[in-house]
Amino acid sequence: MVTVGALERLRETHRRAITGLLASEGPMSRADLARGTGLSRTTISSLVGDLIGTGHIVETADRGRPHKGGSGRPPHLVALSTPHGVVAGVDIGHGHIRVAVADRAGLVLAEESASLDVDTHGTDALDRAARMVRGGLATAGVDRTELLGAGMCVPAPLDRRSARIRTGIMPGWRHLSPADELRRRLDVAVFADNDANLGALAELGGGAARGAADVVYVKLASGLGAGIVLGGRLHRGTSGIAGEIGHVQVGEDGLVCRCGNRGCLETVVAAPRLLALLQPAYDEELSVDSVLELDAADDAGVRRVLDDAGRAVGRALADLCNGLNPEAVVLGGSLGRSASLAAGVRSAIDRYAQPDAAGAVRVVPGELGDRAEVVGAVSLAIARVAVGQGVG
Amino acid sequence: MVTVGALERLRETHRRAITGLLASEGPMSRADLARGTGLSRTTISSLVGDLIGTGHIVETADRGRPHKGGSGRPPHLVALSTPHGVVAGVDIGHGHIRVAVADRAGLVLAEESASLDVDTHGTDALDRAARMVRGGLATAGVDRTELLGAGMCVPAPLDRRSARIRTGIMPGWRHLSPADELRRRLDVAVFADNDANLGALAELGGGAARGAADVVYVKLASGLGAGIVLGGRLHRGTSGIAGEIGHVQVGEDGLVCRCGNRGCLETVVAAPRLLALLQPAYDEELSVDSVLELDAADDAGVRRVLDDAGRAVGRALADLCNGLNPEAVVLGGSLGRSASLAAGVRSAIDRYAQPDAAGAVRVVPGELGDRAEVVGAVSLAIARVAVGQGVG
DNA sequence: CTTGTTTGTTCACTTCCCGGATGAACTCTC
DNA sequence: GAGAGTTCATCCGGGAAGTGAACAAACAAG
Repeated sequence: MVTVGALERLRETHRRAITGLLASEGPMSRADLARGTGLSRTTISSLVGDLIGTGHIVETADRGRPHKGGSGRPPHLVALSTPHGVVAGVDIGHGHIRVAVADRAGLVLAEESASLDVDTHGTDALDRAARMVRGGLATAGVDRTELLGAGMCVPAPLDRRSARIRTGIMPGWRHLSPADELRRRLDVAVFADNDANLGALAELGGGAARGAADVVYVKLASGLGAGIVLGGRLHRGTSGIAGEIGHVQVGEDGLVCRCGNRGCLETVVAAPRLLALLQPAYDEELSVDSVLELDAADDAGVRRVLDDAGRAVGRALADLCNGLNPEAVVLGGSLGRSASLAAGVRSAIDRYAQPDAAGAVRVVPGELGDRAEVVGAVSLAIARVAVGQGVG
Repeated sequence: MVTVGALERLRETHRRAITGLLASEGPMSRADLARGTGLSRTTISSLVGDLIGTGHIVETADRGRPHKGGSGRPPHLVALSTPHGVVAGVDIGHGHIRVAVADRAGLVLAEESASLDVDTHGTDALDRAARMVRGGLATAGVDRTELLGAGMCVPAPLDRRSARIRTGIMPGWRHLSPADELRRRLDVAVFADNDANLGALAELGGGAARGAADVVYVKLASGLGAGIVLGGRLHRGTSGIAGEIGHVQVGEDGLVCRCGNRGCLETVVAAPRLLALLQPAYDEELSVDSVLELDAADDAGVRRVLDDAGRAVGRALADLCNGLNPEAVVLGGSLGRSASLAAGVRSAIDRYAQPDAAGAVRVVPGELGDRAEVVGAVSLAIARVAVGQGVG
């Protein structure tokens, strides 16, 4: 028996090149594949034949136009088989649980959210999340066995090695390994990361930072964190806590922070703090939403407070821009869509970063809003599950 | 004519696997190569035959022991041909030129330095640098045709696209493309980067940060800059100016800086500033060296000033540590070897970074001292020249 | 001296890829 | 509507690469 390992590997690489090209560029003809891969049309035909035989790709029903728009025999287009299996994204925040079920191309098939009491114990919240995932599967009309994996968002930094929560924002979460817990409940692989990292992943894949290489995604809501993308990849740091810009010092005599330090930026600009600052001047009870409405309605006090908060964040971002020279800062989280806040960030970066770095960076609001984390969780699940997974 | 592109590439990858294995593991037998690469002995024999034919590898005179220590026919060992060709590293600083000639393994064969008048025009300095390279080649006993390329250090940020100097520190350098100029004089490929990036490369390769993944190298001398290594690779940023931590704002009403802003960290801690600060209290004329001597001799005033400078730098690094969570901060540049300064940096990081990030980071002095830039320039040249270069 | 082991090469064979020829399918022009 | 032109996909012959089996070479051990 003659086994030709290297040649088989070669053919496998070529098959991957084809599926990769189809994944990134969409359906195309064999001739296009030949041009795209540099292989000959003959070889492509043979490889495509294999891939059709194994069910990895299919010939589409409709035929395309010839290559250069002109005349010629219309090609038979081939496309990736719609991959079976779905993934789930779970976003657990301070006051909500949001769950999405998506196919392996990232198309969301079902999504639902529910509010969550802050004091809910971690295991209870995870029970609920698991129920919601099962509900989402039912809504999407997908059998539970089709679930390939899940990504999950936790609103706290995770220890890189143990995957446990370090400093819990919520009481019943400390030293819990949320990924392990959810894995046990859903019986599939679960990958967890924090909200800022997942938001960055989401805006990078299909949001405001599509295709950028160096991006700082800032999540400003109950807390403040950043997801830092460098060279197109998430930077997590030595112990997995990169991006914690909420704990940049802005005042030595400031409030004591949950991180153990005092005067952290987060103690100045987090949503609860801003609400507390504004409340005395207003009769009705303020919420983040109502504050954003007042901001849109040009309420002077709200604008001032949000602009100041933006400047404080921008001050910290300016230092980061000096160091990292990113091409975009994306403002996410509930407060990220405030124009006043964005203006404050912009002006502080212009003021405090060196001119070349400030000039190179765009400051844009996130496009995904509340859904950023859950979309990022889906992206994470797809990225991890896709590796080495067949069509099934 | 039948050209088999893919198969040729396959064979090329296999040849690379062999040379790579020989480079990392040293001389070995064909059978060992077969085990190491997973290819068959037959194929290895054929590939090795090719490589011997092209002169890339040679059969060593001495024969090795059979594989498992036991009996059997002794193998013929093959090894990489000692690579011909050398590279040059050129470090042009504010007051000096330093040049090294090294073989392709990074072993320095000749090194010399000379002082340079700050006002020297760029083209004159480059003339001198080129002469020194030729002198180094002579010292090393290497013919000029053996020079494969050069790396060079310029003490200013470079524009990523045009490779020109943006804000020249020195008068006669503005809008010059130093790499092009030196290429013209030496008639080989020249690659330029700034001092901090090259220092980082040097300490990463064979210095204090050997093998680390996420490192911030700080160069503190006439100016202040950082080379940021993330995931083992230099991070240059969107427009190539990442690492400019000297332009972090530390005082709104501070001195005006060459970057166009005011109150930059660099205006507070750069060596000339520290000397000016100390001079009034001392009779003799101070220099960086004499200040470092006084520091080592526990002079209270000097210690205080250097500690304060370290704290200022550490304050900025603390923010960077919060954002990037690096495993090491390496202090380079002429002031980098001051213990007082290092102590100031350490205490500021502990004070201002969040505890987890501060705990994860080592603060260490650079091991290469003045030679960091030129060693980094050599590394850069080797990295760029090695790609696709034969044996010659 | 025989046996056993490891090495490196030769040989027959399979797999893979390529260029050119061929047929197919469609558009454009006359 | 027929023919020319163009592009697509497949078939075919041939070259190139890799593999296992077999074999000679070189040495150690019994």
